[in-house]
Amino acid sequence: MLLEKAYEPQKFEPHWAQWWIETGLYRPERRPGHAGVFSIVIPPPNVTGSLHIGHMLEHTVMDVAVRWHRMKGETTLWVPGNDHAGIATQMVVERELAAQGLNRRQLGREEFERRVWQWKEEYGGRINNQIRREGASVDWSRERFTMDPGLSRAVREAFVRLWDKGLIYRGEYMVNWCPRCQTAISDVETVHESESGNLWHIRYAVKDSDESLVVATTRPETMLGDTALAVHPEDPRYLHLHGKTAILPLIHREIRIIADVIVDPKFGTGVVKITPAHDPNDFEVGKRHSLPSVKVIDEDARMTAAAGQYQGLDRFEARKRIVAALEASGELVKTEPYTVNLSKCSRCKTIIEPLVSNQWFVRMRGLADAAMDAVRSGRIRFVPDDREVVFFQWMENIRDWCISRQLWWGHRIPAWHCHNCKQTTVAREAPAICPHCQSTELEQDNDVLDTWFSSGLWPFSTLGWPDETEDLKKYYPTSLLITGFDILFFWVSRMMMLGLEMTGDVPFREVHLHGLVRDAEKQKISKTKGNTVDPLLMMDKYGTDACRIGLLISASAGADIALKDDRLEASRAFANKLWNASRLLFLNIERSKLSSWPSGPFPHEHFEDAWIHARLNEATASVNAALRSHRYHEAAQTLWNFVWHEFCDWYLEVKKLRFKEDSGPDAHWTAALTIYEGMLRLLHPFMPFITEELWQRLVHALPSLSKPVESISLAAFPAAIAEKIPATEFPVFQQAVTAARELRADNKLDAKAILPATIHVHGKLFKDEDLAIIKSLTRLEVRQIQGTISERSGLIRSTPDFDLQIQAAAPSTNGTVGAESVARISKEVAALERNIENSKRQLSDETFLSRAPEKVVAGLRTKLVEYEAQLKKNRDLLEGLG
RNA sequence: GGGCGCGUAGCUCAGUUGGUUAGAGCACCUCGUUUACACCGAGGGGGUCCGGGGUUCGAGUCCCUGCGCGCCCACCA
Repeated sequence: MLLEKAYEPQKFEPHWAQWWIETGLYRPERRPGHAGVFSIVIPPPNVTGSLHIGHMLEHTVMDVAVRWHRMKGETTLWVPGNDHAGIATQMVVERELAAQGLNRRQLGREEFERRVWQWKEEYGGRINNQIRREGASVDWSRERFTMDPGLSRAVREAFVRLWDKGLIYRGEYMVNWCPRCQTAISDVETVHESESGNLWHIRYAVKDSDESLVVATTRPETMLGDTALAVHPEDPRYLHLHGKTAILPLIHREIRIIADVIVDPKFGTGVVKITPAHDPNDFEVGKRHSLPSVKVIDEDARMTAAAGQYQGLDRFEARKRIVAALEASGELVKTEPYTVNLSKCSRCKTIIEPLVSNQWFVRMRGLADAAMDAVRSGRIRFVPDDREVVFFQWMENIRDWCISRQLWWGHRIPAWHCHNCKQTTVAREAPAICPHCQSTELEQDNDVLDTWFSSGLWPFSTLGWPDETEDLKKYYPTSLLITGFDILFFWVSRMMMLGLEMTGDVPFREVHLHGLVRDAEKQKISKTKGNTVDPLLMMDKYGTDACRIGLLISASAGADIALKDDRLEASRAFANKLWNASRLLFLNIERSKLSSWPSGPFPHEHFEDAWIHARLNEATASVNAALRSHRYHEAAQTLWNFVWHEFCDWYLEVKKLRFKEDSGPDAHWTAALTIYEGMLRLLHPFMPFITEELWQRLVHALPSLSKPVESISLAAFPAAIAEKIPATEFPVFQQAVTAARELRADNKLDAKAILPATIHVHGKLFKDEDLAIIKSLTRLEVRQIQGTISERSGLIRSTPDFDLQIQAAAPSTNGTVGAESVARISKEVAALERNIENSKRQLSDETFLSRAPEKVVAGLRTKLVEYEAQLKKNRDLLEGLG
């Protein structure tokens, strides 16, 4: 029954984590409430991954939301699961193969896929165990994986529907090619980085003329693929050259000189080399002018046969040699330093090679418009809403989405090419014969889909779509999405577009975007920097509950958080504080031989009871309001303050003394336990483990707790009550106690000596029993006198409600106010004078009186009266003391 | 080149629609082991809310501007 002296989370957390799962507590069926439905899907972590600190923040915020809704009686579902993470996973397994001296081509596609699945089975569960430790109240019976049969069917269904509507097309276009990943990637999978490079100026001779044109380029190696030079149509310098022919240096190929508006006459020489095979702009220009395309760089970023003597060289080696050759031939006019903007693969940072290839694309314009409309009309709300600007900006400029990947791990594109008639058939299931020519010579497309295609279906594919399942009907659209801002374009917007297109409804009603967790120096956390924080070690060290509240309290809406150890240490102390407060209560339950839950209405006889009741009620209102508006840090802050500084520091301190003084301590239990139990429930979403442990102990100690439920997580979340709680003099009492402590500290009085004191009360009275408590808390033998202070001896502190006078026993200080007190009073006088002056000025200002709300004016008048009374008292004091 | 955000105590940050003496945690100083807790308690010091201008009766909060940071987007070779 008695609690251990220190809280050791390791003793309890694994137990409850397991119990919650074993009892299936978080299946929504367990709580078929009638207070509505709350559903949310986890942003599926990569199977290859392990939990990092960002996940922990994300899951904690989600869990707070989920537990709150569940306790409010809503039918609550949190769907867990993982993403197959195409490129990432394939790379991990390939690395492993490489260590064994193997590569995927040696194994063949089928065997390779088998190996990845094997790997997934082996390591994929790791992250789930980590999520369990976080206390995330997900429904494990509904766990999904993006490559599950059901979800794969959803992928094919979505693909076919988009194809049938003409929203998917296939063709030869320029894409971002990563030579290292050996696949095309989408625009959002590239990052732009500036690097210092050069702008090489190269001279191209004009055929049958003495003239030549100088062209500036950052990529001289591509000149071998040049098929034209371009100038602006109206550039007067080059009007006479339109339609003429230029000679490509080094290899002396003849190329056209064309006019196109893409050229900026003001940049460089106003002449641009056109390489349709290796530059997105040039590709467009090439199409407009029907230019030939010469591919000089291949998929491995090496020069092709078309590059002649440079064949086989890496693109950067070729660059060096070509520059050298141009220099030697005198065709290099100059080299000027230049900051180049490079497109890199976001995954491996390899410089992208723009290449033309046959890929599958999704037409985005219409889908994006629908998604924007959903936000504009308020059907989807962003929290914080300033992120909407970025969302709109991106959606307005969206380009078609390249969804094919030249990988083996992923959803294979449901398209079959006929060797006989060369037609392509898109279908949900593999056709036996070609519907065009009845040939059986069919082969499925080799490419797989971008991972984000399947995760874009996640909110409904996990619920059984395309079937009209009960889950889909009940839980879709989901209520809320909580995720990082960094995947707004990758994931959030795709879910919105695909969700609207596939289901006709939004995938979620609200999107809460949290910030990044950074290290103590505000650095981004990354493996390469070596500043990663392992949440498992963190949970071992501080306890999961402490980590949760520590993260939450530092995480304000959308802002990044700097994770510092001292915050976690303080959080651990907070858990320990709660534990010890409980220890005190349990100790006294035992002492008073209480064996059942106290009954009867909440007793307000003692001023601390009415006070704490009102404070808890305010905290309850504030926490509920904060959670409603996704201000999780505010809710956590409110609770922290209530539990530690109100419940522990004031309420329990007073109650301890009551227990001691009173002959029948039972009288106090109804109040203390009622508040405590409510506080545990209020705290539960934030610190589920310790509150479950304490609540279970409480329920077992006092079994008749009304309507028993098996877990605090299924108990009702407190709601603020509307009825008036009697006002009390407790705040005045607090002031009296504080004033006494200040006087003692200021004047360096003997901390232990009990000193005589007088409280001159202005109209408000403390009961004798309250005076006894003041005595215990301040070591003052307090006498209470109605009226104002008459003789000035002793140490005095004044408030609007009372004057406190201490007759110091020590000869050195007897009868005088110490220097510290004089300083303090002088400071107060100055502040009061300032306030009074300001208040008076405002109150005599006609405009203020006529324009400020009455509440503000009245408030200021009251304040002024108080200031003046206090100022007078303080002045009298100072005067009297010389 | 566009866009977004930030600058508040020594450090990390709160501060809902403008409302009168700007808060927290940590750190710091002083005191205190009264049987829940030293992972504790009490008290204290510390801020021209980045600079400048404006709107307003009133600005940390709204507008403009300067400075300093951070991030995102972008096909000027």
